[in-house]
Amino acid sequence: MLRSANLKATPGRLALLKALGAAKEPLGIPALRKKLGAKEQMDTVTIYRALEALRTAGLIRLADLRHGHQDYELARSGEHHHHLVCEGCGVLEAIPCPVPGVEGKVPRSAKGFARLSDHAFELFGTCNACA
Amino acid sequence: MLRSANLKATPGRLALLKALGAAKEPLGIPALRKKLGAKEQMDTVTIYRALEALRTAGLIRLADLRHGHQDYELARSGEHHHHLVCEGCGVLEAIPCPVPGVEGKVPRSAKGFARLSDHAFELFGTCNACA
DNA sequence: GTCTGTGCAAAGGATTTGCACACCG
DNA sequence: CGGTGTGCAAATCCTTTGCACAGAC
Repeated sequence: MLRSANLKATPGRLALLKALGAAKEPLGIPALRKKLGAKEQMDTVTIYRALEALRTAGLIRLADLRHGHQDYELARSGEHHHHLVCEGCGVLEAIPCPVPGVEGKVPRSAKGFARLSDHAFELFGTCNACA
Repeated sequence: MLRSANLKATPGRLALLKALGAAKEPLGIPALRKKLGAKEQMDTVTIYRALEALRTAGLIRLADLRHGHQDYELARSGEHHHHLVCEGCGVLEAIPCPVPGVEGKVPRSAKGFARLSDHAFELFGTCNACA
């Protein structure tokens, strides 16, 4: 998986992919560190750089849930979804992508772009508990 | 406009709304300060708080263009759009919202939410110049 | 006058950069 | 071995918080 993306298969990257694969929600850097085993711990800087490499390679996706930082999740093929976020408590709920086929398809109206690599779609509201 | 949102009409808030209204693109805090006239300058903290108040009131919207900070734009009624962002140089292009009617409508599949207040939708790719 | 809004100072996080060393292929 | 990846230290930037004062209604 890593090699096919021209990335070296280091223990740190493998641990990150494993952690993200086991997670049901997008994870931020602090959450990721907790998920890592004691022997898999790595420097925060390294995590930033590793995640950036994985993201550029298309293995993981970035999500801004307005939690004050970036969250990451595995780019599972065939399970393309997004999130509904409670502005009160931050609770998440997954939702299917409402725009099937956005992937890689530049909108007709966009004249100045050569290609697409990613997109973000999040809904923000109030959960039943906070309402 | 401000009063109907139960907000006091202070010169700072008026200046911010004016600046955002004159802008063609979402603006971040530094960009906003430049837009403000010499006599309209205000503390950065005040800008954060004012924008947060305006956002909560629904007068402005928040956009994460992955520029490392938040950008704001006027919530013009009837001109609901989003953005295509170049990951190389940051150039923007506006696109119409591909999901008409998302506003306030909780997806049928979302059981745990009472209401929606906002949503984000951005496309990321490479512009012709960067390609 | 009262309550909201602002300025100033400072703290708290998130993210980035430079450089030397370690390790994958 | 050669080039990529990692750790450590430090810097930068964005954003939030506390408190006293000023201004809108």
